[in-house]
Amino acid sequence: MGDAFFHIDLDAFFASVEILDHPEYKGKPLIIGTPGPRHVASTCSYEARKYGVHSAMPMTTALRLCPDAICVKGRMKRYSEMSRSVMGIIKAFAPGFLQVSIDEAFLDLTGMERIYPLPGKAARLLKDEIRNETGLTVSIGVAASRFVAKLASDYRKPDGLTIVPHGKEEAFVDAIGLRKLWGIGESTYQSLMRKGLITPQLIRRRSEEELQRMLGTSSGSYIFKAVRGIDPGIYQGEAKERSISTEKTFYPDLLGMDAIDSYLLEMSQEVMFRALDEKKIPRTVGIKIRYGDFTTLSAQDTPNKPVYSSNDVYTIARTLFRSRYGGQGVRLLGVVLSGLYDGEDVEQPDFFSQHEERERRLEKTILTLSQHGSRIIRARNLRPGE
DNA sequence: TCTGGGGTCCTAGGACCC
DNA sequence: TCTGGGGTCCTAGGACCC
Repeated sequence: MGDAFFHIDLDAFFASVEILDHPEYKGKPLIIGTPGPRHVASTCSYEARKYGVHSAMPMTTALRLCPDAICVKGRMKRYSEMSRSVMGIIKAFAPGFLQVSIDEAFLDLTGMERIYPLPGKAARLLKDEIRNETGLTVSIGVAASRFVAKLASDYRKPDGLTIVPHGKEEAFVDAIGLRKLWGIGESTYQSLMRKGLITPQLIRRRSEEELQRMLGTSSGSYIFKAVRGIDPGIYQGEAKERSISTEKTFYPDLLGMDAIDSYLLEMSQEVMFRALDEKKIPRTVGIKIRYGDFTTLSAQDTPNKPVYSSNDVYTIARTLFRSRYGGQGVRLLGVVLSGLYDGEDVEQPDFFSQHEERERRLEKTILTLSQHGSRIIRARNLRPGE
């Protein structure tokens, strides 16, 4: 069998879970998302896709295309729970399990010929097992690399199975076309079009060096490999640096420093609580501002002293905001923590002042309480009216 | 059409050090 | 009068993915 990878993709995952829990939705166009301006669809059922609705589509557009669609607010907890059961089944099926998102995973069946002599048969077995045990369907791609397996799982959906035999990778890439190659988004696609590189075949005529000059070193060799069905190294290195962020889009645009500050505070708390929950201390605090015309700016700061409490985060975020803000209405605000390192490393007693230590313990306590369901906000974080 | 939220990775320029 | 070369860290912005 040689190298054999499976890519398993849950079909219309959030929508399928809702249909499982609410059989009355079955056969109907269903959109996961809140109606209204500045909202987008996160997924939709295949019935809704017939009308042209797809993920990330603005809800106003989706409902214009499909006015009778049922709209449901996402229930992430429930989806995570279902994801865990499905991933459990996949993980137990073969070694080399790698989950890459809530609804996708890879399996490495290399060297498993004795147990599964025919990969197609093994894939069907796995599909049946998932359906019988959870009621959900998946689409599976089978190929000699993760990259091609991932493209293959998308080729026939829902409930699909696509096997790309060894040696047929180029033909398969030609069949699906440039735009659907993983890693080539709208922007790269347009730039390739402008350069006359409109098909994988045409790109294959260019040398790697030529492509690197045209697109940059990294993108150049990525595309050089991708059009040959060679894995450019997706999901190779384990994610190096983590970040924790939150952002919020407002409608209408937010105006007034008091309102802006109180959101910055709330968001600073949220991200810092999440960091403490993971026993991480950030070195860098960043903010993101988007104005009504969609121009987006960001700023970040890495102070000499460690960022130790959500109050530190807020102080930095506030300063950064003031250093960039132009006075317009704010469509979106975001707060990001990055440069995360293990909190354990810095818990030496005299590394921090008494005050900071107290501050940190207080926040940990608030975190523990809030995990038990209480909604606690420190008094100075209250907005008028709360 | 009017563009969410949570992430990762890449690039280019500047500062600073040896 | 014209100014190296490499390494690392930091910043802002952009592309991409689910």
